Amino acid sequence: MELRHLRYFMAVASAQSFTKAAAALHVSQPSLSVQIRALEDELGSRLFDRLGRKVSLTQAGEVFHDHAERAVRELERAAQLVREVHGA
Amino acid sequence: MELRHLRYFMAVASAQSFTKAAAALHVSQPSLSVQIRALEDELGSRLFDRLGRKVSLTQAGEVFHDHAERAVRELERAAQLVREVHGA
DNA sequence: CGGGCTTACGGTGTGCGTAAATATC
DNA sequence: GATATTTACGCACACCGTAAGCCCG
Repeated sequence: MELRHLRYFMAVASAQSFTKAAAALHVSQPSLSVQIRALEDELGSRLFDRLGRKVSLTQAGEVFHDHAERAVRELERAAQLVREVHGA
Repeated sequence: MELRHLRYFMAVASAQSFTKAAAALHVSQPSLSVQIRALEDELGSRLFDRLGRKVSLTQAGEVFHDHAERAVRELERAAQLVREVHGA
C-alpha cells in the first residue's frame, strides 16, 4: 500500500465515479481502475460497489475511508508543521 | 511523498542509524539514504542530524515523527478493520 | 446502443543494488 | 585507518497512457 492508493481511493469515494475522479487526479481512468483494484486485492475486500451508473462505498470501504482520511490529514499536518519549523 | 518514505524515516529514527535501518528494512543502505534525502528535499528541511556515529532527529524531524507515526498507525488500523469486516 | 469500468499491451520514469567516493572519529 | 553515509551508474519493475473489450441501463 502506498499513499497513491489512498489518494486515488479518496478521490473515487468523493466523486462517486471513476471517470470523474480520474479527471480530478489528472490520470487516465484505466490507471485509476487498476490501482483501486490493487488496493482492494491487498486489503482482501472490495471497497466500492460498481453499480453501472453510480459507484458507492461498500461497508468495508466506509470503514477504510474513515481511517484513510484521518491518516492523510495527519500527514498534511505533519508536512505543514515541518515547513513552518524549517529549523535545521 | 509516499508511504515508503514514512516507513524508511521511521526505521532510521528508530535505529538511529542508516546501516541498521537498511538491514531491518531489507534494502541497501544507499537506497535508504536516497529516499530519506528525497523526503527531506520535499519537506524543505533536514530531518536527521548525521553525526558520524549516531544519527538523531532534528527538531523538524521530531515534529514529523510524531505525526507520521500516528498516520502509519491509522493505516494499519484501517487495514486490520477492513480485513475483519471482509464484508462485500 | 451509449456511457463507464475493466483488460491488454508497450513505453518510460524511478526505485533498487553494486561499486566508488567522501567524511567523521 | 575503519566505519558509516553519500554519489554514480545500470537495470528491472511497475505505473502510466492508448486501444480494445465488456457490461449494465
